[in-house]
Amino acid sequence: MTNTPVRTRMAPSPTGELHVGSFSIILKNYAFAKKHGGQFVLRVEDTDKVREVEGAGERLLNTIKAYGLSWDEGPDVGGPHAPYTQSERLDLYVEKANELVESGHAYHCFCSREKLEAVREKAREEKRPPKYDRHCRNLSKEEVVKKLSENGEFVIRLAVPDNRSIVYTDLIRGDIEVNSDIIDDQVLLKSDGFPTYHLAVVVDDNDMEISHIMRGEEWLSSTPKHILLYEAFGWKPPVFAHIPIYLNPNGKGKMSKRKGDVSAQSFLDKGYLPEALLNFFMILGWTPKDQRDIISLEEYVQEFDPQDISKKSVAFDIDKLNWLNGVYIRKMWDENQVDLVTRLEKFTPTDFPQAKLDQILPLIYERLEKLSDIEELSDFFYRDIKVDRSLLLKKADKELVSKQLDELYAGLNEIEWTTSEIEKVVRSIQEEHDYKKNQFFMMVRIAVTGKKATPPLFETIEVLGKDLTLRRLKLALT
RNA sequence: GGCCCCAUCGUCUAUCGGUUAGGACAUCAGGUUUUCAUCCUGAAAAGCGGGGUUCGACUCCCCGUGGGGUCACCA
Repeated sequence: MTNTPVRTRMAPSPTGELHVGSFSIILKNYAFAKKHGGQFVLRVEDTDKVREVEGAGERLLNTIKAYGLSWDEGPDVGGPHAPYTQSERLDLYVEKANELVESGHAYHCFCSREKLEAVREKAREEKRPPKYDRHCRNLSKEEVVKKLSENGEFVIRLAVPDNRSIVYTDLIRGDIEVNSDIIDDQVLLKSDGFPTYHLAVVVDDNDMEISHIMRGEEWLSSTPKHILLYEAFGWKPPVFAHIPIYLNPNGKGKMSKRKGDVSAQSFLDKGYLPEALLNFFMILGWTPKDQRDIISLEEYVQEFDPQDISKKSVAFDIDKLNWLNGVYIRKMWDENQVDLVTRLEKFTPTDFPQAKLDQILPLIYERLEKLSDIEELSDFFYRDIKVDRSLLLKKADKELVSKQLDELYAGLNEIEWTTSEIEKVVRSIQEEHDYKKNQFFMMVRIAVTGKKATPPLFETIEVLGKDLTLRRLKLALT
């Protein structure tokens, strides 16, 4: 426990959809800040003009909000360290880069991209690590001034010290040590005047007084560069925690687009509840002390500790997500049906008979795994069905089925349309002729719904209505 | 390939030197049920390999193996 206020941040870049892995990290940063009464900052890292996607920044923010998370400081809400969009902070980075040049921790580099590529290529051929050859590192002050005055393109690079041990502590992994010789003289300021990620994060995290950096494991190996930068500036580095990445559901390889949708928004669009998704992200790679699977955001904020995050990359277990979502849907049915109905709206087909929703929903809610399942589970109530003849005649010949259908028609035609009356009639027909239960009831089910799996038969028939039921009985074999 | 990280049931995990290695999802079987689902009960299922350290290792150390990450004027 420290006395410095806890401030965390997430800094997505607007180059596409927000990845579920990134979202999961947002959740952790959010929870940790809340747990310690600190602030969670959202910063947009739009320093790559080439890859930037129009509108992605706004969509990013909307997705996070759709999950029910919020930030204390950010591009839209402002804050004491505004602006929170890096492209609006360019002057700061240039100033800091120049500071580093002044102090000898960085230098101007005039090498062309072609030359750099050639150097890398050569290194690869010779099976050496592809590093910049430091051609410009020893340029004299005069040479630099001269080249700058010639208006040539340049970048500013970090002057990485030779053979130095860089040690830092990761909250999840403990002490990590690397030798500076493997670190490239990283570009800090690009020739277009924009900073690279490495310069920008360090400058901004320091400026915004970020106390804990929780980010994806893919940043683990560039952390030494950041440590070097903190040292060069004379700043105290924050606490680092590198969070394992998500693997594909089969446990092989980083979760990627090629294996299906990986954007945080897409799961919402598919009919997963934000609460269930949040819960899933919580327990993937972390378990509360009592090992329970169902945990609310409030509880998570209380109980989460980044030190307890699993060290290993974890498979994105869709089966578990599906189960969790079902649990949440059933829970919502028990606790707040109005809310369930509201959430379902987006996924309800336009031809769904709203007037019958109160009758249909009780029959299908516990079968919903995703909200979007509503269509498939209810369509026979309001759309024409197609009866598979071979299924209908699977356990009885045509004569028998035809007879059964006639008997049902006659019986049902007579009665008052209630579940109990329907049940009485259908059962008595079955008993009277001693029809095989599984044949008879399955035949009826298929005849009136076209499906092998449906909610309980008598309730279903009641909701279907007399007209539709009788018509389907009549048409079943045609 | 270099460097870094990691390693308990199929999956996510508990254990933190002494346990019949526990739980959840998935799977299978049984019960409830006319189907499916829900619900209940039960079963099968794990310490990557080899060396140490120790009276005793899943647990600590080393090597191997396997997996992952990273090596850009991308983040």
